[in-house]
Amino acid sequence: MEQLSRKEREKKRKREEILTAALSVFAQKGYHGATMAEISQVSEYPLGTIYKFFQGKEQIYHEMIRETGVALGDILLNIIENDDCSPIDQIKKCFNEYIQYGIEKRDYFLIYNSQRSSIDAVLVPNINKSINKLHNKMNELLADIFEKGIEQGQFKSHSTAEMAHVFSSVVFSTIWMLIGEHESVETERLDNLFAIFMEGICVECTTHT
Amino acid sequence: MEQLSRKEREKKRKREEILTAALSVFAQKGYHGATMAEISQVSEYPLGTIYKFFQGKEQIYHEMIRETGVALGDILLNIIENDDCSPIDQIKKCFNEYIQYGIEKRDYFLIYNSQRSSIDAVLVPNINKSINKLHNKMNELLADIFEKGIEQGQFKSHSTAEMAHVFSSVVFSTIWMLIGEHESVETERLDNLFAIFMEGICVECTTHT
Amino acid sequence: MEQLSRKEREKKRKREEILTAALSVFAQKGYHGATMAEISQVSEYPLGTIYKFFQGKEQIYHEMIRETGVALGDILLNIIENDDCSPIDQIKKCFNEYIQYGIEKRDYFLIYNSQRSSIDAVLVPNINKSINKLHNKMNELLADIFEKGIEQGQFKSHSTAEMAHVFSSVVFSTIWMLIGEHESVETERLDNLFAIFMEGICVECTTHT
Amino acid sequence: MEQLSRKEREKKRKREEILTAALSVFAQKGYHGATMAEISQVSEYPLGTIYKFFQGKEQIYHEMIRETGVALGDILLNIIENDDCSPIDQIKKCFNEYIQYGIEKRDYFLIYNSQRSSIDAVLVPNINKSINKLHNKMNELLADIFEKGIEQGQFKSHSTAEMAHVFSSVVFSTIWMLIGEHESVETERLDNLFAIFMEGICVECTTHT
DNA sequence: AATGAATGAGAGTTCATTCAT
DNA sequence: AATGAATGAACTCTCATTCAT
Repeated sequence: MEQLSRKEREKKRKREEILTAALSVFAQKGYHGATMAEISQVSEYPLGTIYKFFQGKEQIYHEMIRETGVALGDILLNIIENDDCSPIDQIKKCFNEYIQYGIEKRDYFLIYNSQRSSIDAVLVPNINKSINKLHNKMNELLADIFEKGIEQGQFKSHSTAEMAHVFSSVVFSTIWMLIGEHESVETERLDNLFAIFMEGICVECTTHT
Repeated sequence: MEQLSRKEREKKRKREEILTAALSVFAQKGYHGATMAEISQVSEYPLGTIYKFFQGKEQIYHEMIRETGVALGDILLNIIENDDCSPIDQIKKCFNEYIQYGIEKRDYFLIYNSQRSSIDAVLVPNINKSINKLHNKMNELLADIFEKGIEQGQFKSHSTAEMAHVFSSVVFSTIWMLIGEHESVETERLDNLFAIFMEGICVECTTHT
Repeated sequence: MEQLSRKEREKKRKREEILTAALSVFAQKGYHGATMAEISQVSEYPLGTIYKFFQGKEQIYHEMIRETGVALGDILLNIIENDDCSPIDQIKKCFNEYIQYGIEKRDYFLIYNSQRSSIDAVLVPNINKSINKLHNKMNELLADIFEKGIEQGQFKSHSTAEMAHVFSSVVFSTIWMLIGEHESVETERLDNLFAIFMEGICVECTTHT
Repeated sequence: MEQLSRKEREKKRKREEILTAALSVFAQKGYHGATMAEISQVSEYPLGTIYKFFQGKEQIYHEMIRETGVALGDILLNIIENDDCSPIDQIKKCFNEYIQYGIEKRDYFLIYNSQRSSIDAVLVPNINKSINKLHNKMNELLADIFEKGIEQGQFKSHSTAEMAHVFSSVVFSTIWMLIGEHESVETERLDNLFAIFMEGICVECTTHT
């Protein structure tokens, strides 16, 4: 088990404070619009100190994306690992907790979304891929749940990959809407959206074979 | 009927060529990352010439967003106005054509998406609103189709606003995926996604009253 | 006697109109602040046409200074050549007419003054000298009048060069004041200034030998 | 008494060095003709450093005018405040010291003169007024001396405002001449000019009542 | 021959990064 | 070791001049 000295723990804490400040600034201004001076100001660490922790602006951006990506991945994994309930309940739980997390980590989702697109991709090419990798992994885990649900006869036997795609479409889009409108989450509305996802909109449910 | 002189047509064409180049550059680099020099290079118009058509970088960005926004709105309107078919067919048509258009206008969707978020919003605040206004209008028109479908007994009586939300979530997310993966559209996959949206994923379809 | 053809007269007239417009623009904005576009607009001659008459901005500036300098010189010469009156009257006449002319040719004096200094001198080095040459010539002609006045016992026997210097100091400074304050000339005030120049301010007039 | 820290003194010194360099460049090239690059080169401070002290070119110009204007005002005030001598001696002293100062502060007088005119006035409108305000204040202070001199029977009872005008005309014009001709001051010549101002040029001194 | 749209060199300014303190 | 003043490359934009029409 790794045991960090007080000094090392202190160092790690500072590093994370800087990254949190950076996240906030990048989310508001974008990569090029953000300035090192503003990151210094928001983080309350002097400019010179920031350069002790990171090589430069680009590296801060990379690390910031990566670390929050890892955090996001962990959340999802934890939600899914709690498999002591049925696939339907698991999906319902994912839906709610994911949206909850999305609102809490507003800034990260702003970044996440801008990075899924090609914007700034020339400057930070690998980030694009790593975001997509996370997204794909997330969808694979979700697909596993759907797989299990189909096996248990709870879900229709659609392609699991596409079920995951529709699910995350609705989840992310809802997070996006909530972020953009600066609204708080309304339970009823979320229930409706989830119901539409689960039941579909068509009266005549075609049976799958 | 307005008849533009050759000179005026020429001028309009140049303007549009510059905007197209700008769209491409902004989509790849974002507002701050894009440089006037690159827009000049891509458009193959010298810097000075660009400044004959536009006041500056910011105006180019505004106009570019606005013009493509108008074009996008027009497409949607045309699709919906072809109401010589049932709501289901109309929605199916919207789904396909929208995705088709999304792939064609790849660059615009990159911009559109980045603008729906708050990134760069401080610098171009009204754009944010105008994008959302378009998005809302689009959803309202879709909601009308769902409304009609419910009246005709083709759709379950969910909240129409949220049906529109789920629909556009799936559509945009799919466009997004196709853009990101640089894939060409696979008809079968799209059909699956549309089926999931229409039928839902749950085996037991609860009846709505 | 030179006889210009209609075409040549036309050409000369256009040239002078451009120079007049240039004078006005340079006087308001300075050499660097003035733009060719503005000279084109004020003169109501197209940009391309101006370049048929002059090699460029700098040449326009040179010619403008030179031509108005010649005109100024001619005025002074004419005033002095009317030597059918006493030196005192001649000086009085010079004083009044010079100030009159200064107000009429406001723009020229703005240029004249800025050129006597070293401002823009690096860019148009010879102009500086030519302005001073005119100024010196003017003072020499004035000195001749003072010389005559001394011989006729009307003026005290000061150094004539310095009498001319004091005279033109007061004249130019007054023109300057009138230009700056946008005031119209008040006869009484000018009389006072002239009286001070003629009589001095000291009660005990020391006799010169 | 305010005691500046070493750092603050250093900062002030740098600021003044930049302003001195700017004064020199503006005096030679005018506002528009001067470039930030040249100010950087002359001051031997890099461009970026200059922008730490000033917001931009225009502010440098303003501050430069203002600061030297204050300095000029102070000199004049000090000269006049030494009122332990007769008005005649005071005026004589003003005359000499003013000219002395004018030669020392050559660059400032070039600026001062160009600013009294309308050249560049559109761009820096308030400067024009502030220069004139200083000029007016200067003349008022001089007028006070003349007032006292008239009361003491040393000066003729001309209008004091116009006595001040003639005085400063001769002083400034002389400074101007010395600056333009790059000559050093010749005491005899200055004495002559002062004598002409004091005694007038006319043989018959009309008595004032 | 007359024009004014097109051009690109050069201006002012910002900001990521360094390094003397 | 910690800092933030100093730096200069790179940006946006202007305008004297040209040349196709």
